[in-house]
Amino acid sequence: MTDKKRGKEIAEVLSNPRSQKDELQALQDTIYVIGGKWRLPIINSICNGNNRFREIERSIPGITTRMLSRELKEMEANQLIKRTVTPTVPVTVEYTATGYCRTFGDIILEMIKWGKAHRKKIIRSPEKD
Amino acid sequence: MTDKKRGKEIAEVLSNPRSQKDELQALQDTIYVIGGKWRLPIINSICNGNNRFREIERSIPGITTRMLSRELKEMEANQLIKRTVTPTVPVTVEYTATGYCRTFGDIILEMIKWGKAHRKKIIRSPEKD
DNA sequence: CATACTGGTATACTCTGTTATACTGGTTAC
DNA sequence: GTAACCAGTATAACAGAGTATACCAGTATG
Repeated sequence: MTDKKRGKEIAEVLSNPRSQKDELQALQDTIYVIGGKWRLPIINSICNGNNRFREIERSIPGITTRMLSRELKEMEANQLIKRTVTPTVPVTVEYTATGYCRTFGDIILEMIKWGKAHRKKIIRSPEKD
Repeated sequence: MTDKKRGKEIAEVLSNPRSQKDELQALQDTIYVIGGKWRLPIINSICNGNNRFREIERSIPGITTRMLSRELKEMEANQLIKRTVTPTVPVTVEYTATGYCRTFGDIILEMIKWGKAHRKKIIRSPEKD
């Protein structure tokens, strides 16, 4: 190993403490769980009181029944939401957020905050160079 | 229009105030900007002091040069980062975060926080049913 | 001479998230 | 009897995010 390389590695260890690797891991874990175009909007919708399938669907313009169905299924498997069927005629299906799901609240809030500021910024200076 | 449908629409307007649509829009805007597997890790890395191409690459295990190159280019176009070339021999290229980029700080922080809690939860109860 | 560093590009491929469209089975309304 | 609601499923196709691998020009190390 060259002195240069050795020096670089030492520098890396010093400037790259363990916490940085842990934080990257945590960040990537989160991205993995809430990744995709629809997860957070769905969670947000359910937390806002939309509990029925078609209700959620209508509350998120652009989503297809297929995507909603798939995401709900996966989120149920991951204990993010609970699916309750009431045997009325016809059957009533309700989706509710679990406590685990609500832990995303702060992230969603921050993202909404960012999105609003971002939109304002775009309006004020559409093409700043 | 049926009374039932009319009633439903009124209920929807009442329970679905304008702010909910705005918030969904803001959320989706944000998802669009920071979407994908690599954006936030790259921003995080640069903000943590990794400014050279290979430095960033090494700090994010698993990323390919192609993805990093593509993302950096797009992020530069979107004024998220600044690319500075110094004509040393060989040339030195430095990427730095713009102030705009740093506005993601809170989101990243929340996501790291969530990821750490999530991992702890997994360790404590790997398969809770 | 071979290897490894710098900052990337080129080519080809996979994979899966996402879309589009149609359909099911039962109920209620017109 | 036809249209619309509910809660979805089925099938096919697409687009682009992401991967794998090799390569370029130049410099330095051994």
